[in-house]
Amino acid sequence: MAAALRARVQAGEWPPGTALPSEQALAVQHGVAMATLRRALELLASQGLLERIHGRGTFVRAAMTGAPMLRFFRFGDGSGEVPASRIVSRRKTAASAEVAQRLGIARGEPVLHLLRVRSLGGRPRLLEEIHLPLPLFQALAETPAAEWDDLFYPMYAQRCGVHVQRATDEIGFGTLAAAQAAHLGLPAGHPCARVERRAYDLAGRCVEARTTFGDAHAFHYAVTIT
Amino acid sequence: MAAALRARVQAGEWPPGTALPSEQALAVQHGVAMATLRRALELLASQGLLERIHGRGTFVRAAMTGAPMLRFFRFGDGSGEVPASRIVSRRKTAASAEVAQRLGIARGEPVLHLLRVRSLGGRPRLLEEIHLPLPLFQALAETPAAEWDDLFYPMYAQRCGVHVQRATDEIGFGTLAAAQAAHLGLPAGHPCARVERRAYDLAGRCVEARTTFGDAHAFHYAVTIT
DNA sequence: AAGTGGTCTAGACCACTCT
DNA sequence: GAGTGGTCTAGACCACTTG
Repeated sequence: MAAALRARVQAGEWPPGTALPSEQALAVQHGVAMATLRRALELLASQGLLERIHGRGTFVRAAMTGAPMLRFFRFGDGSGEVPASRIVSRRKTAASAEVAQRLGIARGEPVLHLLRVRSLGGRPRLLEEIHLPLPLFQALAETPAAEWDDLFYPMYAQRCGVHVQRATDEIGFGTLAAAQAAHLGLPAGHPCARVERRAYDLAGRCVEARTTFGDAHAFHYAVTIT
Repeated sequence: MAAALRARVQAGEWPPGTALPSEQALAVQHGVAMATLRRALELLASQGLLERIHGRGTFVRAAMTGAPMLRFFRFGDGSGEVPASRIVSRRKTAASAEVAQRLGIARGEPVLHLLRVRSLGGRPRLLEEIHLPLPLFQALAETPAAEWDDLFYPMYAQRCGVHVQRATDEIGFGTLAAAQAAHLGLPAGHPCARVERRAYDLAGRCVEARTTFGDAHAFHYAVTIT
């Protein structure tokens, strides 16, 4: 039952952020009892695909807000400030074997390659290398760097209709190459945390490959395990 | 409803690993409909307190197996090998302010302090500093170091009746002091990952504070976010 | 007041495990 | 075959949000 509903959501029948029909209506449409339909909705909500709000309705979860790269780091002020973004380089290129593998596309497919620095309180804190599959992000390839937003995921949604719904982060440690270190105002060889992210849309397509570098000493992350 | 059941489980009415009465019986005991009781069981199962096995019954989740400190690291062979354990030091002491805070006890309370090295393929890989509140672990304080098991959590359950049910890990990054580095066969000042764990029993008491150090370059961790 | 989701009831029938 | 959990039905009533 949940699978049928999931398919309708992933097919884009109700765009992210909009409400589904009422439980009544959906139950009739699928020819099942309301309780059965409710279980399906609850399951999909627990998986993060939907969001249920008492008294208002059931909604397709809107795109991730995008800022939370900072959840891995602690830079002085925990003010929740949105980091300023400066685009260092932007160019179209062909996907290398590694990038193609991460994005799940063929090698040589066109991608948009970005390098950006994110700053807090005027100090550069994170260096990000981003690869986007070009067919989806044509609109951004034509936008002057000055007009880009600080938060990318809402921008992807607005300008390209790409809704990031889920992401995986792989964390490792290393040291900064000289060129990377220069962007962050750190000495070459400084220890760094490296977060490799793949972001996926509603349909499960990988829509962004991003590698973030930050000072290892500012890294901090908490997990609960059971 | 779930709260009442949770209380019975946490009170230890059914020891970890044992089966609860059938849904039928529990529904009668609590004076609710079976469907209601089922929802409660499902909720507690999703929270990791219970485990439901089709055709067999509903069980209080047994203690964590204990080894998974290695899930944060990648040392050559991903063979799933259980690391050998060598206890470097063991002594009773009074809880410092910091240890007391982590364990949720008063400063100066007696604790068992352990230092151990864990090795894979004969090579020292992890250094662990462990603090245990003494009243609970008296049995271990009297056990010769040679008789300790490689996996602590099953040993806590067997010898002390302490079942670790949940833990939080905080990950940070630093460099090894000379004494620490010596245990791991690394140079002083070598970059390391530091995992600060608090382990809790069924009732939510903190029963172990553990800090693990390992080579930063072997650190690797993956998360999915939604 | 109307419409939404949240909790609950009292059953039926199926799938799995164990002996 | 007896006992367990898994899925489903067809309702009732409550709590929350909005006009």
